Amino acid sequence: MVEYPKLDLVFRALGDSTRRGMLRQLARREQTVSELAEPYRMSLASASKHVKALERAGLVRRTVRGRTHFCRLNPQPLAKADEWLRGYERLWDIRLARLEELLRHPDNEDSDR
Amino acid sequence: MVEYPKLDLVFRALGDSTRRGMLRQLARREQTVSELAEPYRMSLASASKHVKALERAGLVRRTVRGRTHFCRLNPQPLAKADEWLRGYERLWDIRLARLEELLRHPDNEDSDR
DNA sequence: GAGACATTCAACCAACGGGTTGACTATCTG
DNA sequence: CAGATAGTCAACCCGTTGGTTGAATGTCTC
Repeated sequence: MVEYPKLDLVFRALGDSTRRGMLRQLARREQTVSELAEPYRMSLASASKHVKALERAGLVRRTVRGRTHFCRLNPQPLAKADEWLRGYERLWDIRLARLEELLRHPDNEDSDR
Repeated sequence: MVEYPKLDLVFRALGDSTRRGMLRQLARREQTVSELAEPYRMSLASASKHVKALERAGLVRRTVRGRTHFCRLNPQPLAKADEWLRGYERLWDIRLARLEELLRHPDNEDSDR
């Protein structure tokens, strides 16, 4: 079951600041579900759902030891998402460069409007 | 109205393959709403909603000329999203390196399971 | 075994998303 | 002006999401 990351799930998982926060926590060290939930004003059940969303996206791996669930970040889908974004890197490089250029010499305005 | 990109909106906009497809089209050249809609088996109204979602996320800029709406990609939010992801670059670099290492010498397995 | 503890599950709710259709607005063209 | 064209808007449907609460499951500790 080496599911490789479905971009839809990954990006949607990232589209929520609670979950991005959890990832930030996990970037430091492995965390239990309770630890992940602690900073947020929501029920444990709700936080648990967020963790599951991250897990579905492949961003979190879970290890159960006794009654405790340890979560660690699996960065591969992040790399995958970044790979997708980098497909557009050229564009933002070029266009931001052009923008700067325009700001420096605001003569040639033909590319807008 | 120089709204700077809200990550929630950007990532959620990216979490749909139709919209990612539209961005891909827009990366080539400016496109009208109809042109953007054409490849998909859905009503124009539906496609129009997708375009609006991209617009809300700041990924698309629209210029109306007569009855026609021309859309162009605004790559800045993509750069912003990438910036966020790159905050984790270190992790996937390190951990994927470790993984490779493990695959080469599968002795030390303590970090899994 | 009795609690306490970590977590999930199930049911529920309100809001949102992605799709539809039909009507509407505005523009272009003969 | 009539009709076609580009696009949005509004209402609706249905599945998903993000939250809740209360009960259930499994484990640790005395």
